[in-house]
Amino acid sequence: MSRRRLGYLLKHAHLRLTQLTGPALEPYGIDGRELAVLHVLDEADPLSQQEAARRLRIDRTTMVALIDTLEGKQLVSRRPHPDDRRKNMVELTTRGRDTLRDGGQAVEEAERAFLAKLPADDAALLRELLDRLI
Amino acid sequence: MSRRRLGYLLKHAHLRLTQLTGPALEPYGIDGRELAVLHVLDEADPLSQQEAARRLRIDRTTMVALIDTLEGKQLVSRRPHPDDRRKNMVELTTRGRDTLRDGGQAVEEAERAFLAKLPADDAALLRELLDRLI
DNA sequence: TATTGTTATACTCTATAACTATA
DNA sequence: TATAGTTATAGAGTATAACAATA
Repeated sequence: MSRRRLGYLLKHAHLRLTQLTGPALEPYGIDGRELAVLHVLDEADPLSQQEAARRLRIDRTTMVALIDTLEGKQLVSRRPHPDDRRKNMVELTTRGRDTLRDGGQAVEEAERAFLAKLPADDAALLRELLDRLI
Repeated sequence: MSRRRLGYLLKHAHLRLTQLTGPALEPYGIDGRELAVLHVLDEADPLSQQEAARRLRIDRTTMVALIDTLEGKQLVSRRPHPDDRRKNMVELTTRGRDTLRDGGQAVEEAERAFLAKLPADDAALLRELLDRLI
């Protein structure tokens, strides 16, 4: 048998994809993790930092630095929650929305290039299968 | 559309699998990366450190520490290449072969648990598709 | 008492640069 | 000059612990 481990396949597939998406995002001044944050905020805006962190399954302390960076780039803004002043509500700026749209297109293109080795059906199926595993 | 990014899916699928394989390997005193090294050595033993590194697509400096660890656990042994004394030939010890066999079974079981959400056909297909992408 | 954001800190994984010994 | 292994080091990315403000 001697086939490659599933862990190896997942790790290196991710690695190869990142080698495409990283450069693709460079013109927009963000990386994949930052785009993911913009994405969850676009789905449900505004979110508290902790809610955003939970949706991406990252630690809230990691989210602090991520939001710091995005705020520094003026892609998101923080404001205190009106009813619970422990919380920061984070929302996309206009510029953040534009960056999400353009960066998102760039990533989709990179994904298409990455998946070009597969027939379109299989590419869709791969995404579907991974989605069911998470 | 708003589906999750392929990068996110790959990253978190790997993360979840690691949460199963890590504990599964603990009784054998190794982690997934170390098992992967044992695996390439089993396929083509002996290999120079650099050849082993190339097969796993990791840096030769990373391989040094990895082999150090495995040698410390007496799972592999180094000896100088007879014709080129710059090279270290690395080979499995008997104990290394045993650990590979038992650890490999533990990982396969963890993979099966991870893939249990999918029909068997789809699980095999997922592996096949990932393999074609790398 | 518990929660949110924050900071300081440490750990893992990885790669780059420079060294050595060989070729 | 080039290559294999090694070491020192630095950069991501991540998490844990402790703190302040607020609930």
